[in-house]
Amino acid sequence: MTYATETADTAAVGPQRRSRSRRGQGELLRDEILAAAERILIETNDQAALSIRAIASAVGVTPPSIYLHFADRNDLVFAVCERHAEKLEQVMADAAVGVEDPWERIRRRGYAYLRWGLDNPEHYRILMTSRPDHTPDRLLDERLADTAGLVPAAEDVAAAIANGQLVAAGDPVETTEILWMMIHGMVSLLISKPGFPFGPVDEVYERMFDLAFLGLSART
Amino acid sequence: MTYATETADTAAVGPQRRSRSRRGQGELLRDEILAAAERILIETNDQAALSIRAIASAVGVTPPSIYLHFADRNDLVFAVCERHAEKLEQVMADAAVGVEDPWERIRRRGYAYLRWGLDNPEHYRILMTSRPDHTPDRLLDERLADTAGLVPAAEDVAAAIANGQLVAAGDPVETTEILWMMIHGMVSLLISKPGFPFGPVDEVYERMFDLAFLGLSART
DNA sequence: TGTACATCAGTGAACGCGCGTTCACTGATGTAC
DNA sequence: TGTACATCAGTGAACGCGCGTTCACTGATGTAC
Repeated sequence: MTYATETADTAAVGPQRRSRSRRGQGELLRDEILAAAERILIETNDQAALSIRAIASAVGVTPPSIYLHFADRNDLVFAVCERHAEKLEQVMADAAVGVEDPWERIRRRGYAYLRWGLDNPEHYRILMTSRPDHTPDRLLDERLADTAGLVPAAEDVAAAIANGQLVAAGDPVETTEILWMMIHGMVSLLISKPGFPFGPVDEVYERMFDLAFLGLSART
Repeated sequence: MTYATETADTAAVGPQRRSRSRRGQGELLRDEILAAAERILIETNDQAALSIRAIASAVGVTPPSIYLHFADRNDLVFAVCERHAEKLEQVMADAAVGVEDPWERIRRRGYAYLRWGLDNPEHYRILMTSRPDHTPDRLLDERLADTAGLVPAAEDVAAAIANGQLVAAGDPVETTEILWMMIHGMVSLLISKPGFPFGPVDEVYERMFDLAFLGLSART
């Protein structure tokens, strides 16, 4: 394995042993575990690096301690996912604050989504492109719609149809899903093919959104 | 590990021992190895199942035999990728045969791409959404453009601009990349979120392509 | 036509690895009396 | 106020696993003489 020594180093270099929590404070470790997992994910950009042992070592604790707070490795990874999902929802919500124009709100949320994905590629990968049987049920379906910001986006699409901006758009939910697919495609390819000579991110995003706007607003 | 017993079974149930090739026919094993890898990938839909041992067992040979034909596991996995890439190129090329209208050619190639991705989800995942450091260099950049059919697509975009179909399109290459992102986004989400209530595939594809056509052809 | 021999297509056994997980335990700390 | 004790937050050692890879080898087969 190419990364064998690297992994060993990471494990060996972890902080010194963590001091035991006071009685009644056992839950503190749970947060430290999640924070360490988050850190490892950001550093390595590789969810395979999220091993029980690596996390325990990063926290300064022995592997069995993890099982005091998580049923198994899957449970832990899913808890990390949950955090990611919340963060993505947050940056999107923030991006639309104070913006009145519905299409502009969609555009800004989409851009926040894009940026978050590019800044957190492995998080994005786990949330959106991991194998479905490796994804917790609670992150699928309705929850996924929230994570991707589809509900407010669909509301804004409906508003933009109502105010005459998007005369060519059909069902708001379907339209929203297509917009999601477009942006997701952009994020996903940029993450997975960083060497490919795509144009500058912002320009491509503008072009794509302009195209969508034209396509949704053109009178036939 | 959840799949431990399953993997063990797969390994144990492999065909009986393969008879040794005649002298001078050593290269036959190489093809059998690739074919077995292909089969395992289709059956399991999980590239993690592509272990040296599992493949050797499926072929009816011992693990060290693999090293007669591949330098290491990566080399083998990349050879499998190469095959995938060729197949995808082929189905796209076939889809445009005999079609004159340039936009229709794009639409059909895109649809073939979509179908191939949905029919070969793990292949698609390996080709398009695996970590860049797990992707062989020879599958990046120009080769990737071929795999995704971008060159003929860009030619057809140019032709469609020339004949007045796409008056709003800018640079054909940039336009093609955006179309790629859109379709990729659709394939990728459908693969990774099979439980999400997207609309019927064909309808969504039509809507997306109609939207793109309107956006690229609308006179502003 | 017969035989020695080099070559080729593999085999068999083992290596060390990191992994998830289990199980019996320990020792500090708060609490009841 | 002092002490026995239950509880809590962990530890330490070990399990069996499948993995990629290496290395010395074997035995059939074609070829040169």
